[in-house]
Amino acid sequence: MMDAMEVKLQTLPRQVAGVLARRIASSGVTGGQGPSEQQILQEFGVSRAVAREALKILASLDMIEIAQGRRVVLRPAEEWDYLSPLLIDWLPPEQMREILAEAHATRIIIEPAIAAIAAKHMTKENLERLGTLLAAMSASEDNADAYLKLDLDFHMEICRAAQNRILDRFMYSSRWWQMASRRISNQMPHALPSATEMHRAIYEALLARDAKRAEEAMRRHLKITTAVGLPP
Amino acid sequence: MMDAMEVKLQTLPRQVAGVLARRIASSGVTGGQGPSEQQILQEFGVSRAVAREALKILASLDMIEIAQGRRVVLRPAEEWDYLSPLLIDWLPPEQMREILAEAHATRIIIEPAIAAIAAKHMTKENLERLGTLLAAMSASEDNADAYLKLDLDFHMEICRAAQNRILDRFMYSSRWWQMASRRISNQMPHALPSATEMHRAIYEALLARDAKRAEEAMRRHLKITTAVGLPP
DNA sequence: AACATCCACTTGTCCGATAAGCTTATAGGC
DNA sequence: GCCTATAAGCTTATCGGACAAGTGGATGTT
Repeated sequence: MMDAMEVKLQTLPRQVAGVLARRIASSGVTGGQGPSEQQILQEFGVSRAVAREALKILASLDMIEIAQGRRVVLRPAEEWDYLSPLLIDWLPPEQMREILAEAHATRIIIEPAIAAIAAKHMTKENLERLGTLLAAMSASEDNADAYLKLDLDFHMEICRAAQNRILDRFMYSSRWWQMASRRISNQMPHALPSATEMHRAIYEALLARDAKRAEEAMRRHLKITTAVGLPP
Repeated sequence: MMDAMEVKLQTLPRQVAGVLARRIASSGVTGGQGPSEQQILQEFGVSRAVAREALKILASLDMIEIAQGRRVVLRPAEEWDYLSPLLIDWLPPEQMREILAEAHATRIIIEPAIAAIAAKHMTKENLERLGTLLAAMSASEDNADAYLKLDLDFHMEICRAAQNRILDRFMYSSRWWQMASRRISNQMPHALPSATEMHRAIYEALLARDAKRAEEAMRRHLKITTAVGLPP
C-alpha cells in the first residue's frame, strides 16, 4: 500500500490519479492505450478498488475513456476539463502557466460583461456586502493571503448579482486558477493599494447602476492585473 | 441488484447516482445530511462498491461532500457543476429550462468575443474546414439532426482558432446544452435556411479577418436563435 | 477467403473483513 | 454541577478474492 512513511494528505485513489495524470500530461501522447487496472495494481501495490477509483477520477476529467471489455484509451488533451482544480495542479509547469494565461484572457472577456449585467440587477444586499468587502480589503493591504480571499469574494459577489449559474460556475473555477496563480508567482504586494482603488471604481459604478462604466472599470482592472501578475 | 428486467443502458452506479441526483435537485434542500452508503445499499439493493461509486459521481458534480468518518453533506446548489452533461439530464424540467436559458445568455457573451479573437488567428486550414461545414449545412437543411451536428462543429471550429483551452472547454459543454435543448423543444426546422445565411455571414467576416464584423454577426445569430429556440 | 467459434483479457459487480476517522455519550475527576 | 477524558458506535477508506459480462483477437472450419 504505497509507502507507509509518507504522510496521508489526500485519499489514496487521488494520489494515484495524480501520478498517472502528471505522467499522461507530460508525455503528450494522446489516443493510445491508457493505464489498465492490472498495471496500476502492480506498479503502486494498491487494491483494485483504489486503482478503479483512480481511473474514475481521470475519466471525470475527460482524460481517459473507460468501457467494459475494452482497454482504457487516452482522450485528446483539447477536451480535458481544465476547469477542474485537480487537473490544474497536475499539469506540468509550462502547461499550467499557459492555462492560467488563457484563463485570465477568458476573465477579461467574461467579467466585464458580468459587471454590466450585474449593474442592472444589483440589490441593496449585494451592494452592502460589496461595501463591507471593500472596507475589509482596504484594511488588509498588508496581508496578501487575506486580501486574495476578499478579492475573490468581491468578484464572486458581483457575479451572483448577474443571476446566471453558468457564469457562477465559471467564477467558481476562477477561484482555483487565481489561487494556483498566486502559488507560482508570489509578487505584487505593492500593487494592493492600487487594486483597492480599482475595486472601488467598480463598486461606485455598480452603486450608480451604470453598466457601461462598471464594464469598463472591470476591464481596466483585469488588464492591469495581467501585466503585473502573470508572465508574458 | 435492482430490477433484472430493466435494460442496462448505463452502468449501475450511474443509474443510482441519477436517482439520487434527481431526488436532491427536486427536494431543494441544501446543507443537510446526504444519503449514506448504508441507506443506498438497503434502498437499491446494490453492493457497497456501487453505492460508493454513485456517491463519488455526485461528489464530482459538487453536489455532495464526502469525508472519512463524517456523514455525506449536501452542498449548495449554486456551486453544482452545471457544465456537466450528467447534471443537466438529472435536473427537473423547470430547472433544466432555466439553466439552458442561462447557458444561452452566456453564449451571447462569450461567442461574439471568441469570433473577434478568432478573426485574427484564422489559419487557412480553419477557413477551409469552415467552408466545408457551411456547404454541408446548406445541403442538410432537411435533416435537423445532421444540421445540429454541423452547427456545433462550426462553432467549435471557430473556437479552436481562438487557441484558448478554457473557451474550448466552454464550447465543449455548450454541445451538451444544445443537444438537451433540442431534446425538449423540437421546433425550428423552418429556421434552418436563415441559420445557414447567418453562419455564412460569420464565415465571410472571418474570411475578411474583420473582427468587429465577425463579432457582430455572431451576436446577431445567437440573439435570433434565442427568440426561436427557447422559452422566454 | 469468409465466416463461426472459442479463448484470453478487460472492466463491472458482488461479498466479507479490517482500518481509520468523527461524533456522541458516558464515566470520572475537579 | 461542570469539565475533561475515555470509550463506544457510527461513518467512510482500503483490502482481498471471486464471479459475471463484454470485447477483441486467435483459431479453426467451410
